[in-house]
Amino acid sequence: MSADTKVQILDAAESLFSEHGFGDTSLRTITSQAKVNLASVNYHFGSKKQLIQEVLQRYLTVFMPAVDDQLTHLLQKHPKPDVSQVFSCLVEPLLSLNQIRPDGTAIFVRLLGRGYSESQGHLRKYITFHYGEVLRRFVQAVHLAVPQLSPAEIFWRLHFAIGTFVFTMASSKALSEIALADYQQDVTVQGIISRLMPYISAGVGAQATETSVNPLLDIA
Amino acid sequence: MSADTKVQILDAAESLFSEHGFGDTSLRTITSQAKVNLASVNYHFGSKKQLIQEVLQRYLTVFMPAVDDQLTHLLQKHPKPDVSQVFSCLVEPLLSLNQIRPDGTAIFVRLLGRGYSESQGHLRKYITFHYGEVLRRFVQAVHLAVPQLSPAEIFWRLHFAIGTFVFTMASSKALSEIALADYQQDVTVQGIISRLMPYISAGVGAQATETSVNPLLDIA
DNA sequence: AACCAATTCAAACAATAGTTTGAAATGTAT
DNA sequence: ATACATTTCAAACTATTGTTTGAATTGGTT
Repeated sequence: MSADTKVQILDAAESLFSEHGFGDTSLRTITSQAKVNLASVNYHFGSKKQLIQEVLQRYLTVFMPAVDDQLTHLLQKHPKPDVSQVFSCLVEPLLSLNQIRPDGTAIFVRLLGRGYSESQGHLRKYITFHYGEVLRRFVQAVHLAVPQLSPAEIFWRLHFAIGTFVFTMASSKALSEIALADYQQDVTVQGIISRLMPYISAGVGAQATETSVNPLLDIA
Repeated sequence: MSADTKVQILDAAESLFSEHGFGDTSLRTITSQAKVNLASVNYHFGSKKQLIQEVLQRYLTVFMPAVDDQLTHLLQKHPKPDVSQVFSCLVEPLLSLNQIRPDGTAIFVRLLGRGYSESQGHLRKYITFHYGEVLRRFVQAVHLAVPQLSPAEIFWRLHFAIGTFVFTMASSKALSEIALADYQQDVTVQGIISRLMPYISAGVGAQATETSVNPLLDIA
């Protein structure tokens, strides 16, 4: 069964990639966990690079259209949404990934984190190229929520938000362990997302200090 | 001159590490850029791991005490500071790194970003171990600024802030290029920091939604 | 059952990694 | 200037990486 081998490789790869990163996960580790032959990766995927791509693709093809739907529903209900409403368009699509694959949400967001920080812009370009329309609609929705911000400011705020999200998720395992040890908190991905939302919403919606040149003057 | 060789290695290493990450920078690349022999890294530093540590140490020994001083001055002036005042304690120490080494600020924050996302918690532990007292004072200052937040909530907010900061800086090169192309913005590290501050301050100071279990309910 | 394509497999390959070695060179103190 | 310790250097070593190869096996079709 060839499909089985492919799926087993993808399953093993996504779990290992999300935990140790792309560079630090060897094909031998993947194939031994997937219980398939080493050469089958190159046979079925061509190269490690393409394997990484397909691992991400499997999630993006589900996630991105789901976000698009959420945006459509939100905007026809609330032509003038607020920031938290716009960002909440990401929540349900994210959590729905848990139904596709066990722990799918956590795996996907960690993969995103790895992809953004390890692949030196490759993932960003890939997403921009394949899902540019969804991104534009999202940015447009944010613009509706904070019309007082300039497009440039929104650009920065959005990447701050991506950073918050992606970094938190990439280190979610370590953070969860600390939270359990220090605060007796049992943390789920869902819990982290619900804690993230107020932070991101407030951050993106914060009043801009566009004109200032010297950051020291802003604060003192 | 042995000191020269050591310094040349450190200088080349920090620049390459910050740009391509620790794993993707080989000792051969470092030594060829530093114009020294390959073996001199192991001779002077013992191993690549220790080289990475010393690269970070060179900045941390300057940065951390500077933050500590800022906190001292802030708290004796404002026993009840606000969030932006607390976070602004990081700004001057960060910018002062530019006086130690050309582009020092950018290099340091990118190294931090790499260290946090690539070293699977090693850097976090290292900083906690060697500068735990400064960290505690910072957390305490944040607590003074947002006393309504529980310690656990502050823990999460702080790591959100670290994530925002570190991720943004790690991708600052790419982001700056996009900003220049799309918005004709000439971006400096200082400029990014000044844009970050309102976002982080608002995010950390946001009203908590501690009790909720279902994140979907928070937003809808 | 025979045939052909698809897949699996063990083995080897080429490239790169960090590290070690021992001789050569340099510097320093007597 | 001699003797000693420090530093540099080219080369080799060991391990790991992604990839390729060609034979063996499997699967489906006639």
